[in-house]
Amino acid sequence: MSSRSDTPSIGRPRSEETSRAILEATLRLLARHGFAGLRVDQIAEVAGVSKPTIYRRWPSKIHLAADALSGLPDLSTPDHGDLESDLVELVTSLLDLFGKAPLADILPALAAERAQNPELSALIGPAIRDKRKPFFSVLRRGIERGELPSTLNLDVAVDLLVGPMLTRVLVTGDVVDERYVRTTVRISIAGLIAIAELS
Amino acid sequence: MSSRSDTPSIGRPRSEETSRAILEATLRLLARHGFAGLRVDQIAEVAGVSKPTIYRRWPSKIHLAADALSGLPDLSTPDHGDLESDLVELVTSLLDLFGKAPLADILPALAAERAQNPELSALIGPAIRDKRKPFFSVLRRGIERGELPSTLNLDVAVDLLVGPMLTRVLVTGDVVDERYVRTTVRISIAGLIAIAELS
Amino acid sequence: MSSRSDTPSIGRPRSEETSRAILEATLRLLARHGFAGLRVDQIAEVAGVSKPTIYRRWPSKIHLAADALSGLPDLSTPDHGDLESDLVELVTSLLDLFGKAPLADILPALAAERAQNPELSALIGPAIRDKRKPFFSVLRRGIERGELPSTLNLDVAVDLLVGPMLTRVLVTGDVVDERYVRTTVRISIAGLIAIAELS
Amino acid sequence: MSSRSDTPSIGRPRSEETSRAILEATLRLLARHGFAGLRVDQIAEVAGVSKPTIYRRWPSKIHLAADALSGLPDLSTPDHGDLESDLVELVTSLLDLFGKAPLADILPALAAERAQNPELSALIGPAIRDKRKPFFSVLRRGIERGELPSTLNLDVAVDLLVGPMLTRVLVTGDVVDERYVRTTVRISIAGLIAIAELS
DNA sequence: TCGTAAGCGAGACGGTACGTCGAGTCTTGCT
DNA sequence: AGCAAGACTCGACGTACCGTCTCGCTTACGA
Repeated sequence: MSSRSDTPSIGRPRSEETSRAILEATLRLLARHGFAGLRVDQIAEVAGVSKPTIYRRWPSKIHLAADALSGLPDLSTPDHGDLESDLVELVTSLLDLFGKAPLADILPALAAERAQNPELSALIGPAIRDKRKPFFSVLRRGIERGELPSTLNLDVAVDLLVGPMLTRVLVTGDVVDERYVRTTVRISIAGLIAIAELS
Repeated sequence: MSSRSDTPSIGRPRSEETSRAILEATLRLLARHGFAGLRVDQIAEVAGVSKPTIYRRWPSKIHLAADALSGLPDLSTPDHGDLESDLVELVTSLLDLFGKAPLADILPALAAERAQNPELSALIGPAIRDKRKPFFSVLRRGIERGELPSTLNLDVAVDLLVGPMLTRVLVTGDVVDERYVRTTVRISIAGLIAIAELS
Repeated sequence: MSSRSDTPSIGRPRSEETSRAILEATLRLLARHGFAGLRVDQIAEVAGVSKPTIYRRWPSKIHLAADALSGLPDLSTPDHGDLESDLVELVTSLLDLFGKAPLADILPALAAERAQNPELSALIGPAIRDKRKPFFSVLRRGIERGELPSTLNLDVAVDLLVGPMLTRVLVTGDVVDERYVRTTVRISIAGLIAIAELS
Repeated sequence: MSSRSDTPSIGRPRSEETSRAILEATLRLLARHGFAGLRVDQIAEVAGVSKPTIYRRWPSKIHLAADALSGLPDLSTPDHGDLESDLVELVTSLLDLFGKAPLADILPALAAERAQNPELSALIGPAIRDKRKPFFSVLRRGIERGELPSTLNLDVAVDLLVGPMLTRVLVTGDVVDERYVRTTVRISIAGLIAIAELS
């Protein structure tokens, strides 16, 4: 998280409840209007809070949005005993998170902002990495089971698994259904295995 | 392109020169300041044009930016006689276009906007598809040469090739160098081949 | 009248019909929307004429409006054989012209403009003086009949007769009815007579 | 005055200082450039205030100007012990206020606006009536001293006194000097007395 | 138990940009 | 040349949203 200043111990302490209400309102409005349509006044109103209260905790709208996103539940790590199934489920969960529904546009908005604002970039990084963690677990388990080569570069593997879906969501705008996810996952796995055998 | 209304032959015609100046100025400022830092007044000034003239042609800043991007040169189709080299070059070109430098944040900004504005979405679609065209040519040539299976789904293939790079640019913010591009391209090709053999 | 330049004899001559249509449209729109709400585009549309055609004949909106007003019919000179009746009728006619109805705000608008624009001032002067002419006739007849002293300053007399009505119309916004007009006219006449006797 | 809404005691109160600065700047610029040349941006700059702050208090430029005028100092009530002198001084003061100098065009501009905007009309009314108050005092004193008949209609009397001067200022554009004022005042008084004797 | 340092709601404020409007000029093709 | 149509410049308008500041009040800790 990223509260502006660590609550000093003198004076009236900041209400934890308030912070939660703000983040929740942010998330809801983010979902409804997208980042570009996100209004701080509205967040304040929905959260039943005043603007200064918001700015006492987060230095800017972007930071707030980023923090709200960080709070999103991490993906749960599936375990069907089968690599492909696990990965398909993970990609689908990710899709559900910000790909399918109205959250779709937060990610690009944040990406846009990051290009100009390295400070924010650093802030968001960890949250995004967290979302990728379950992929690592699943992939490692795949390696242990011998379904994947041990020389695997995990980072590249995740990019490969997630990339096609993201391309559709963020760029082409094409629909992503289960069949598509399964296909791309299968090809990625096959590619990773094939390459490892060569080198 | 997307001029607000198709110029009828009556009255003083819209100066084509003016449109070009506006688009060029937009592109230049987009490159320098990014989409978030793009100012219509400034475009007007740089283009030597008045604000109303801009708004007579494009309904909003986003539409203008989208149109300016559409005007970006299409990727040239490389032909080294080698599938992998061709694809690596294509992906790298794409990266150079909006992935690397200051144009980086236009794409996400547009992506963000599209989610809310289907009209704009329709506008952008073709331009994006055009950028993908050279991939299709190269892939088809690969099939002809027998480097790729003929059952290949071209759309999926392009997603697979481009997706990892995009993921880094738009989401994780990690650096994309030539080695990375080559690796992901190689894996994708291998995967596409491997899968075809199975089914 | 004030055509911008006297029609040159070479080339196609200006249509007299056109000028009339413009002035008529101006007058109509002036009546409906007042001077502040007068739009040149609208005049052009109503007159079935293009904007440049208007500006070829009048150098500005104000000049056009002034010209349109000049075209208003002069007050007819009443002759009831009775000074008071004649003056009451004249003041009432003036009131009807621009005091009562929607033309009410042209006069002040012109007045406002005159303060800044002496050229226009000169233009309007004569038209206004023309409207006052019948007063002079009636007053002179009154002098001849011995109803008024011969030493009378006519200009001051007209101001005195017209002023109270104008004050209500332009400044206080109070209603002006026949009774009010008759009262002020009667007092003015009495004052003019009384003063003449003193000096 | 006419602040957009009566300031409630909740939240940060509107700075009275700010309002004063805006009105003062308005008045100054009004005097320098006239109403037609009045620019809101400039008012903001001169007042050291932002445009939204202005529009938070007054719904439009006209309302602001009207309010600024309302703030003009009321005429002081002279007392030379002589009716005519008092009235001449009052009319001259009025002339100085908006008749002589650059404020001349505000009054007509407001008059023009009032015709279309009854809300504004209501706003201005009181201010104008206030300016007339000293006339009432002086006239009443004249009645007490027996210089004027007690049956006098004060409203009509003021119109009579002020009307001629206004006619010149707003309509004919003729010069108004002391001699003119004295003459019209004298005639008006004489008329008022003469009429009273008759009835 | 009370003072004091903060939290807080409400909303004013400066700043910066937006998109729009209207006046008056310019350009094209036709008459 | 005149003219219709409409593009164009210029300059201003009124609005939106951000992030900060200022009130008056409330809350909790610590002397």
